[in-house]
Amino acid sequence: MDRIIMHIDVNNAFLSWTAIDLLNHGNKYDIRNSYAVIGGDPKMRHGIVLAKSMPAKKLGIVTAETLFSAKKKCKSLRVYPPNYSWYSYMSKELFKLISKYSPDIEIASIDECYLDYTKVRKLNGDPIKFAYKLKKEVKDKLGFTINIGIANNKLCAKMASDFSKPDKVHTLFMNEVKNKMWPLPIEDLFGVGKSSSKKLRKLGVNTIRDLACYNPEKLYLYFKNQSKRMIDAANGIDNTQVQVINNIRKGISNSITLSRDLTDIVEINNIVAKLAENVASCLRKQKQYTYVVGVILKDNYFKSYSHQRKLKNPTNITSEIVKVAKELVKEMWHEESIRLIGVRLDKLVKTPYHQVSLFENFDNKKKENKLDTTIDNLRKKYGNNIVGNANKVDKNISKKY
DNA sequence: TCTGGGGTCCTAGGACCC
DNA sequence: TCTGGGGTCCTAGGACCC
Repeated sequence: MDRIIMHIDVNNAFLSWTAIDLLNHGNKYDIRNSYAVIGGDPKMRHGIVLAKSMPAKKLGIVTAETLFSAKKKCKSLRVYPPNYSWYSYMSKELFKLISKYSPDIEIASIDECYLDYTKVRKLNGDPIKFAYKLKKEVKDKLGFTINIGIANNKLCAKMASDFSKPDKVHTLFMNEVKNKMWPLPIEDLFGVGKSSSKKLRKLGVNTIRDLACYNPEKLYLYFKNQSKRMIDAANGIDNTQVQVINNIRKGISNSITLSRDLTDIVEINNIVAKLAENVASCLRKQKQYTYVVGVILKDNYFKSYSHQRKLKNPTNITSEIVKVAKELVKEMWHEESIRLIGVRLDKLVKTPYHQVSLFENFDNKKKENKLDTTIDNLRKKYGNNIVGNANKVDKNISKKY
């Protein structure tokens, strides 16, 4: 029997959710109907569009463009700051509501998920009717609109939910792929980004149809092992399963674009320490340990580079992670101006498997553990900024730098 | 006042071992 | 004095997604 997969996507998620927040707080009008975007503060060098309203979209404003450029397109554009904790709350409410109908949902990001409808079809009836009902329920109960794509696999469901917006249900079953998907430009295919589409256009591949019918051996010369996946996608073929267990994180990172470039090793190290503390704390919250510590730098020419190191034994101790991160900075930084700093933990594990070393100081380790736990508890109680590290980094680094 | 932040996955090359 | 590959682990970098 054919699978029935749905992809559920919130329309202009951040903007819709901020609109609701503002209405809840007595705002007179709905910013979804005006020229509005969610964006960061350009003075802090966070000035890009994170989400836009439909009217703003009609003027050609796109996600990730600079606010500077967006304002050129619309003189009366209003910019609202993001509120991530509110977004996270709205996101959870949405997934809770959807889970009532099926436990088989895969959370793909803060504002989208896949639902495997195959097993609950008997219970919930015709998929299209169900989708309209679900869309209405979300609108009535939570106050925002969603798009739902219905198909025989995840890829086509994802493509379908993107067709026309907002507040729509679309299908893209296997027998509809040629009519509905093939005419689209190659950039619209999920998994084909800027770099691949540029290469494909050069090869004369302009539409999804062109890719679907392209000679596989020839494509292999340009895309190697990616080529099969690409041609399959263009033909609407995707056998990946809806993965319910999506809460096992493979890595944790924290990065910040500084409000001014840094050229001082002490300042750079202070930021690194703060970022490392944050990721370490997050790691402990998830009761995990890390094998790999990495540092990412971006210079003022926007060139990014990274170094990472695998540890002998996994750790969750702040001081150990900070130490490695600082060593990595030392080996990779050559006095260039730094625009962005990031710290990343990879190869996370649940158990602190330990190779016993003769030279290890267990008493010291116990002390460090206790210190971290104390700090975590203080943070839980009084908020993240209550405890500064020994380097006396400013409470809110993004405010100072 | 130009250009965010958090992820996952893949690849290529070098080291190292047999 | 000529000179193998296969396998695995590790690192750096890039592509892609929201």
